[in-house]
Amino acid sequence: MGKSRRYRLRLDEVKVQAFQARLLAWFRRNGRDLPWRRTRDPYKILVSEVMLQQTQVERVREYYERFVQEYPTVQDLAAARPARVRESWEGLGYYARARNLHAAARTIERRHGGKVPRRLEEVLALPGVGRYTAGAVLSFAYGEPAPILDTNVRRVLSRIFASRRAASPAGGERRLWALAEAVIPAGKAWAFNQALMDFGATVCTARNPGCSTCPMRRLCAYYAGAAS
DNA sequence: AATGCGGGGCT
DNA sequence: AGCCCAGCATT
Repeated sequence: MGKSRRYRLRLDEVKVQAFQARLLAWFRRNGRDLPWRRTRDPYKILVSEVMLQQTQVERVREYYERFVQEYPTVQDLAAARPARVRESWEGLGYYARARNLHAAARTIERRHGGKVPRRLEEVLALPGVGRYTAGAVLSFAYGEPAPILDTNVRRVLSRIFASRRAASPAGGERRLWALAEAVIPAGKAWAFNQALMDFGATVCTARNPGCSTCPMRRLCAYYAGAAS
């Protein structure tokens, strides 16, 4: 939000609207049924998003189910012993995530009355929460129009809205964050952001993208370039 | 801007 | 068997 909002984006509004409509339609038919999509509990969303950092969906599934069963609320996690939390995480890797999530639960208990905060700055301040995870929590738990930008989304947006000049890498990042925010349709942040992730994970993949059946073909700068 | 973190996927 | 990958924190 903040910084990215100042980036000057010139966007084809017609293309953006077509992209939104097509992506949402695609998601309604093809969206995956994932455990953390069946809840709006901000705590459980936070747990799932931390687990999903650097870890694939199929691997996270079982860990997520066990974890939220063992620690159903932020209070339960905050009260747990560190060694126990570490055990619950065993096999997932990147154990700093477990320590950070535990510390985040305690921060939420102490400083936010047991509720995951709703302001970007406060979510970002939680240990182990960066810009991606903060956006995921805000949009998936609270429906806020907060942008998310992970590898999948980065790839999808880059391909469809390819930028002509690639100025500096940092400039590219700023543009992508601004783009990720600008394309969120009003009132549909949850579905749209979920759709972006699924689309990148299943159709607009890094290797062998499914361009031949892609509903975004006519809009896509990458496809236009690859076809010619 | 560059690196480490743990594991899995891909070659 | 070895290389590559990616959010976040740290340097």
